[in-house]
Amino acid sequence: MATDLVAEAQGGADDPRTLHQQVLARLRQSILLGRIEPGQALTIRGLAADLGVSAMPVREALRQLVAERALELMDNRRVRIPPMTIERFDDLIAARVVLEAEAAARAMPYVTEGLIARLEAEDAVINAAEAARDYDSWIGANFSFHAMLYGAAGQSAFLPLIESLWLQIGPFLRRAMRTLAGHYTVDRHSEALAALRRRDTMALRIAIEADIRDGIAHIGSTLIRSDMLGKVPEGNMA
Amino acid sequence: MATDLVAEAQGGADDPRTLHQQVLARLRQSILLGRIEPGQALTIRGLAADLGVSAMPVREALRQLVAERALELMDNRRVRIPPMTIERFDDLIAARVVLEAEAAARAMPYVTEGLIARLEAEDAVINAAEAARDYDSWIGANFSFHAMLYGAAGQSAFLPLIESLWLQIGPFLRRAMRTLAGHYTVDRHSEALAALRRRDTMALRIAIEADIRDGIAHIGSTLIRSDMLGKVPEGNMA
DNA sequence: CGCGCGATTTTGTGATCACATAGCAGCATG
DNA sequence: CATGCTGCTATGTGATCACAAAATCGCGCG
Repeated sequence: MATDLVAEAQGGADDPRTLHQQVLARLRQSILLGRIEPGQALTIRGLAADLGVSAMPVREALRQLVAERALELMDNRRVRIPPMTIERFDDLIAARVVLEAEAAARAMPYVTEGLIARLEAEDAVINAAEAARDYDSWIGANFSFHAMLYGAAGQSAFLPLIESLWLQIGPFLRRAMRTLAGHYTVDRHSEALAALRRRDTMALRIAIEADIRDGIAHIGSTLIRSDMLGKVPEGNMA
Repeated sequence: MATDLVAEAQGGADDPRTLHQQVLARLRQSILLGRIEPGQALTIRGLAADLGVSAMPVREALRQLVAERALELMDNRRVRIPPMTIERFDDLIAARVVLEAEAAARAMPYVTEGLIARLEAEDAVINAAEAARDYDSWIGANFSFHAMLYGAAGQSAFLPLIESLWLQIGPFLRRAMRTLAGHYTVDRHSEALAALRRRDTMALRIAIEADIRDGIAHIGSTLIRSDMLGKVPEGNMA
């Protein structure tokens, strides 16, 4: 098993979270950042060994990720990252567009100057990461940017749904990104920030939707290249 | 293809599903149909005893339901049906509207005469259940109707998200329904069916949105009555 | 040298156990 | 009689074990 599948040990001995929550967080991040190969076989014991825990927390974390559709439970009873198809990808993007546009619009009343400042800071991280071709930071900061905005109203019912969509797209997003450069011809985040400052909800919706479609458009065509689909019947190891 | 939500939840000895999947299906149905009191404390051992299984499958099922936001993991590490608030309810309905309207529109190209016939049959069940004040059948058939439509294109990424929303609303939907009668002044399902026959996507969107808002409108106000919010501090056992 | 086919290993599932903590009741004390 | 403390019980969490099914590998056959 690849030992670097899940990096970043963040769980100290005094972590109040349960072990399975820590495992879940690490696996989630690995999936979102595309560190787990779509065809790769995920085994409970293997992950447990990698993470230095017993099988139990891993089992529970995997169940949770299956429920979030980040992983798929096959007939074999094995879990894997579900293969991508054109239709599914199209669905995921469409769902992102309607959910995130609505979530952004509904967050508008709760937008404060402080939030805008934090979003600007996050956007700076994104731009820096893009310049440095640091995909991990780019994806992570990008997600933070969106989540920060949608969560402005406090806990929102939208956020978990959107997170599920990101987790489903993540593995393929990164793979497609590797083959591209400078995909963002227009900085949609700047447009979104401008709309926020003007309290222009409609412009915000448009900016968010454009952001999603822009960042994803080329990827859709890239995905068509069959090796992207993760259809590897039974990939093994890293 | 009624989803597993309404599929037969009980499994015989030759049920190919794993135990935790059967437990999950039964719990899911119980939640959707509002059989579990919002404040009620759900204990692993209690549920295991009720269902005649060991603790393990119950644990995994509960995790999965927590991931779907049907249940909530409290700081006590106990799980319960999350209490409803006005804000959350509003969020859930808004998410349903945008997701289901889009899902319906995207299903349109795949709508066949056979599907319409099945939808009509399901609608008949709904009407019969309403006349008989059979809330279990009503909720179940209602979900089937929607799921059948959204799933017309085969497995859709929308369906799991929508299912999560129904599960979050379910417990309170039923409670509010008890206090009402004849909430459907207009049969939105008939409007939706008519739109389907005409292949009128926009009319379909409108009908679906109206269906959601109609069925829920009074409930929103009913929810305000504090005892609906599930703020019951600590119910006990199953 | 290719191809089935059976033995071995791996893996998921479910059950049980050990432990720490939260909940709760009963008792003692002011 | 109210209140705080103490012990017991209930509960969640994590580990380990047993078992069946699946996957893998290696041997033998054509």
